[in-house]
Amino acid sequence: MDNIKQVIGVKKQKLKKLQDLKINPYPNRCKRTHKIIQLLSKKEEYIKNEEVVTITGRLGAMRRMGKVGFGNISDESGRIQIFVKKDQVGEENYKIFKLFDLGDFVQIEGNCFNTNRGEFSLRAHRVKILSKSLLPLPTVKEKVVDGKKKRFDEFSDIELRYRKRYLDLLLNPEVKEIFQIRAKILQKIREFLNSKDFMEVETPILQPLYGGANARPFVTHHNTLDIDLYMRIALELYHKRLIVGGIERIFEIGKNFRNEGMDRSHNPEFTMLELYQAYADYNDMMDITEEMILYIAKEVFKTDKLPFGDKIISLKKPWRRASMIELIKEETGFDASNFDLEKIKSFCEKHELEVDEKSGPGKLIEEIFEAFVEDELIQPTFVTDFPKEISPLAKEKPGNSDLTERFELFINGNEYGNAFTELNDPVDQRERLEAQSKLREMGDVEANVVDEDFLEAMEYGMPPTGGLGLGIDRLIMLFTKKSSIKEVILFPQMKPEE
RNA sequence: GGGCUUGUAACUCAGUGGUAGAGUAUCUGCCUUUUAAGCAGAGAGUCGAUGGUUCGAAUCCAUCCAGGCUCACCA
Repeated sequence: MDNIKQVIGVKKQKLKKLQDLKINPYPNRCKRTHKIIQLLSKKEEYIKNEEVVTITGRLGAMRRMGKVGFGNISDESGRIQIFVKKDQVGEENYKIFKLFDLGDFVQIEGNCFNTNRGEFSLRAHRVKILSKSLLPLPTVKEKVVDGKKKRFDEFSDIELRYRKRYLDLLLNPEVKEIFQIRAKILQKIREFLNSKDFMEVETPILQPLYGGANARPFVTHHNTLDIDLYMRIALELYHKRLIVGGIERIFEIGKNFRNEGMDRSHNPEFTMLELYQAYADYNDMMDITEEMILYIAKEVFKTDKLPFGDKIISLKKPWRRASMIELIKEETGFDASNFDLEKIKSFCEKHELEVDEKSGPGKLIEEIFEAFVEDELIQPTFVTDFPKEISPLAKEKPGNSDLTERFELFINGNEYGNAFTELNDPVDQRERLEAQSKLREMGDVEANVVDEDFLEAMEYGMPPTGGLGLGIDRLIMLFTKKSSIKEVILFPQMKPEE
């Protein structure tokens, strides 16, 4: 018999022994008078008044010696040592205690005291099983060396951590902190936007047509309607319909689904914040982005600086605003402002950038930007005025038909958001979507599709509008200093195990 | 998809051609203030999978599976 089966067998035997003692290993009721943190925060008081308290939690380490035993009990709030003495709890209760395994949920009634070694502990008067575990938890031990906790046999296999996130959360306390921060940031975003009179909305995830971004969708099928539906790749087109409908400020925090590769900054489903504001433009979107991220930093982290290795990122306003063309010129000396296809191509070839014959000057300018500029943008920077060619939903820049009023936000070399003065000219919008559609026919699987229903909404009239999309997962990565998106998503997509 | 790299007990890892190892966990015994408890003993493995080379493979080779880093792709 292999090891794990043997361990499970032992645990099942113990469960049976409990049942033989007429003890329900999974009782319906339990009792808790105190969270562990309450005891820990007023140690002297609880020792002095000898109050009888009842705690519940999962059993961690066990140190048993003959007629006395120690164990650690953890609830969500903290961890405390328990001390179980045969003379104290009695024969019957001690028998139950001996049937406890690591990982079991238990209830301990007792009073607080300090052990000879000075550790604050709970002296058990009565013990009770709340839930028997049948699988052994990986064992992580820790020792305090020079005031620092040193871990042994850490549960550190990255693949296992993601596949069995519950174990990760249980065994690596810092993981929970990341998701607490995530929750807090989301809460602060909502707080901030609500204070600015933005209304939170929910729009369809299952869509008859998809749009609002360049990406391949997931396809699914509705049985009763007998039609294919797409999982949304962006929130944009439905939000604009709401702006048409007269709601002036809206936002949604929701999942997008893109059927593309996965790596440390891409998960097939990811969380986006999109917001739209009528009677506003991309300058307003820059203001609100700046203000919101600074608000998060101050509210959640009480700072306006993010240290990154030897760099310090300052979130103090104002952030730099510079056009893509300007930044390219700054980094490379190359002036692309005239959109001269031949000159741009020869620049690309000189620098060994791949040139797709189908690419226009706008697409190539973006490639030059990605190759030379992106990584240099450490301090928060709004990169503005994107080529129109690659911005089918953004409004043209007045006086320059090659450019649009669009920006992307870069911090520490990564992209965090995308925003524009939204295109609200229905004729222009139709032309641009049809141009995308042509790209599609030429084989660009990520080009937008023509959404007649959306175009019709545009034709009824949309006010001048600013729109913003922010990648929430990446924002969490920034604030928690994680380099993998899997660290900030509770259940990241994994390949199936063989 | 390319390059590099990892996969050995439930967990963390040694083991580079000659009988599968350690610590933790589990079990047995001793132990009434321990804390990575201790001491003594025991059980526990398809060495990621499949082929191949070899008298002999965890080890060498090939392919595949699942990770990680990195480059490419990708709003």
